[in-house]
Amino acid sequence: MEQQIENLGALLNDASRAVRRRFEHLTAEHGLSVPQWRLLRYILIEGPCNQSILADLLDVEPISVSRMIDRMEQSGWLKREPHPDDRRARIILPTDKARTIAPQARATAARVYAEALVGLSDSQRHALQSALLAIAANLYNPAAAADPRHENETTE
Amino acid sequence: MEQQIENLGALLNDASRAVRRRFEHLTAEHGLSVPQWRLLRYILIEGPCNQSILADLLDVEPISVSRMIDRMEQSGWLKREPHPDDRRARIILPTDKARTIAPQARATAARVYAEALVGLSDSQRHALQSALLAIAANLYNPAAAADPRHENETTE
DNA sequence: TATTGTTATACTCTATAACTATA
DNA sequence: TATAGTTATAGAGTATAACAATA
Repeated sequence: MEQQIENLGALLNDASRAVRRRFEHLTAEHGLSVPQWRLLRYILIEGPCNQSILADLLDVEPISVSRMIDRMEQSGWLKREPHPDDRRARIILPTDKARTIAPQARATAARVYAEALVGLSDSQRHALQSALLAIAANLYNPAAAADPRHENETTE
Repeated sequence: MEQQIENLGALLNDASRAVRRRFEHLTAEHGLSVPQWRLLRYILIEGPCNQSILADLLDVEPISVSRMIDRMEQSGWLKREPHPDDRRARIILPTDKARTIAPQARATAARVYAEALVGLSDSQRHALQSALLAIAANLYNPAAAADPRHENETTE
């Protein structure tokens, strides 16, 4: 029997929230939230893309992306334009404001991560990264990973 | 220069969200959210307590606790009663429903954590726990932990 | 028929500001 | 003056269901 972590959910939540709060404190003047920065980062990296691709990348429902884009369009981070080939779709483009602020946001994120990881060695950082990836992967399809004796609802 | 984790915020958020989704999927019939279960767990462990203590334990504002308790009172998880000694305060008590469901919720949490950590050794689990605690602690008072050359705003 | 995105609606978590009642 | 908790109000993330336009 492997050792358990009593309150893994609380630990993950607290660490995640601490990073979010710190980032949002440091970017308060721009009012960029962590999920917004994540979305912006994708369209800066991937280039203009439509909302269903963003929903896949962010792993949220299309309507959630739509609402985020509403807010981000309103605060001037990005704009919707008609898709040239598919008249149902719209492509999402960063504004000049977004391009201007992006390097600062990137630096702020790096700074927050550096602060967060103070005192952790390279190998501890690597172990953390692996563990977080493993958790998300394990729970993505929990039936495949879990003890089958407990899987009464896999045939739902 | 230590190795960075490119997207620590996203990794933490994804892992935290995966745990939350899995827990809430498994407790859907009761409609107990992760933050609600966490609050309930505190009052079951600590005994009846007032809202300001809960706000400290959960590290949220008193008004946030007040709102959570509104919802949880409405769905029958707990009740407010007048504090015997301090007429300003109220003590929060779990209902019979909460006491009945608690063992199942506890088992569900343990199961989710077990699923999440499949494939991780004891030492990897321990490293994860330490790292998550360190992140929350480092960011709790970031000025004390961070590289002072970057701390332009510590005198805010 | 399937896909893209939307409206309508709603819930949860979280917060700031202003306030009441009480200590 | 300080504390416990509230009302008022709001932003943000997330979701289900129903729908329009288009492929």
